[in-house]
Amino acid sequence: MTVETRFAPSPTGYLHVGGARTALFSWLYARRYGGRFVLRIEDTDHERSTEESVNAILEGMTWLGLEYDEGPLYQTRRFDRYDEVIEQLLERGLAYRCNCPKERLDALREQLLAAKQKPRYDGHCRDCTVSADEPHVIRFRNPVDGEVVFDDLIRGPIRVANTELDDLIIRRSDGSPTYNLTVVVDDHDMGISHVIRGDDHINNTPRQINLYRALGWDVPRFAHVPMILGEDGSRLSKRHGAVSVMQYKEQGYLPEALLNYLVRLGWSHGDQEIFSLDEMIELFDLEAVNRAPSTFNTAKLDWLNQQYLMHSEPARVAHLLSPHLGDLGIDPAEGPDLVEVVKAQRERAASLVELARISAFYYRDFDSYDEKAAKKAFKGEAGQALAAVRERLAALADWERELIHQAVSDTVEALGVGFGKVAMPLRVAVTGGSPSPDLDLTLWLVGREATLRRIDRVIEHIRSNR
RNA sequence: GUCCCGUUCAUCUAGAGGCCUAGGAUCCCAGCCUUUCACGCUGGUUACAGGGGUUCGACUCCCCUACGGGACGCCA
Repeated sequence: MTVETRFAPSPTGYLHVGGARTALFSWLYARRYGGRFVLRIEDTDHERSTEESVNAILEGMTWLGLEYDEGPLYQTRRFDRYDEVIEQLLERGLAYRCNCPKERLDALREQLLAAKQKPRYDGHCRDCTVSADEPHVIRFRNPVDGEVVFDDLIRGPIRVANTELDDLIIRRSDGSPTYNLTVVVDDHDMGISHVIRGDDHINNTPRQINLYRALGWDVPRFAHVPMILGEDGSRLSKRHGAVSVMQYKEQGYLPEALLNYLVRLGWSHGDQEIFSLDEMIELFDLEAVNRAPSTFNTAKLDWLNQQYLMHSEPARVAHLLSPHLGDLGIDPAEGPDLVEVVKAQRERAASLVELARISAFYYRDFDSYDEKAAKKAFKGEAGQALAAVRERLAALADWERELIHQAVSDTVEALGVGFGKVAMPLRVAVTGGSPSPDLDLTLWLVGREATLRRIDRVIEHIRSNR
């Protein structure tokens, strides 16, 4: 059986992490079984769909690297097809026109609720004759007996009695088709074999299956993935902070780190935590997807992002880091080789934004020192130590790591103090207290000119504070 | 309210009746490493929602309760 999956967002906002995970699962499943992955835009709601949202979703998919084999397909371009199907249903008596006024529907709803029942349409127009010329909607004639059973790939068997279902509207009074109809027609027409979607659709599935049956079509397999919850246990939303995929880009996460985090949210392969894209494709399966909803945890995402920062190709990290330095007003071309800086700093940051922040001192003098670090480093004989090491550094024939290291140890020896007495003030003088690697590497990257300038600044500072 | 789905450490999860005095990861804490901060390493605290069954034996199977989520729209 060929596998054909799809991701079918409605363009009413950006691509959020829940949708991204669903897309990832669908994409992985198709890739895993050598199938096809389709992107379909469900834009039948004129009121809420926007082109801006379409672009945002496309942008998110591209950034994550979830490339689709077909699409984006737009439902608004397929209205003729939906009409054709609706006509067919009408002709065969499987759908009917309904002109129940809103007031009647509202009253019915209230009445049922008061009677502690589930609000459902009562089928009032089932046997009426409503003219096509008067305002009306079209409803699907749902079976009244029996039950719908389907075997969810993630949940297992799910059964719902037809008495729980009512006659759903498949065409609005303005003539446009509704979701439950379009999704069935499209999934059928596109040959979708596996419908992978959020579990908020579980309740729609039996209705859709009834539609498939009425149309005489094969029913695809269904897999309903659980929701992602915010840190407080409620459904993930804007008030939980970043939910848009592109916000993660802005905050300095690598797409592969987000993907890795997302794939492990609800899915696992033994104890493995880190998965390359190839490994995900090779190992992913719906059977191993959890049934329970999971909570989004930024701390773990941060850890993963740092892992990717540390183990990715430094040149690639440098490339991605560059714009974040730009945000700080820094042009990485004016200063040490960014790739070298990345290699030196990357295990010290959880995101590109943080990496940029802690690496700024390589490119420009800082305005202030980290208070705690400065207090500790610039006390006692620090001024003399700095003056002594400055002299040696200034006299170096070449600005090489080994020579720099030698100059520092020579100073230590000459002064007859511990290494820290020289190294500490020197480090803080040059970095401002920012996290930094080995001292000689740090100085080498900062460069002789800036190093001496910053030492002088501290010496001056200490002198004037006397 | 009705229906559907779910419930293992704070969080993500392993676990398909004996391998479990419940394993891994993140977080947190302690120690080691160390010229800062990290990384790394070592160790530690913490969980089978509750109650009934079934079974020689239940985290695993069944039922009930509680709690959580979802659906109930001329939204998707």
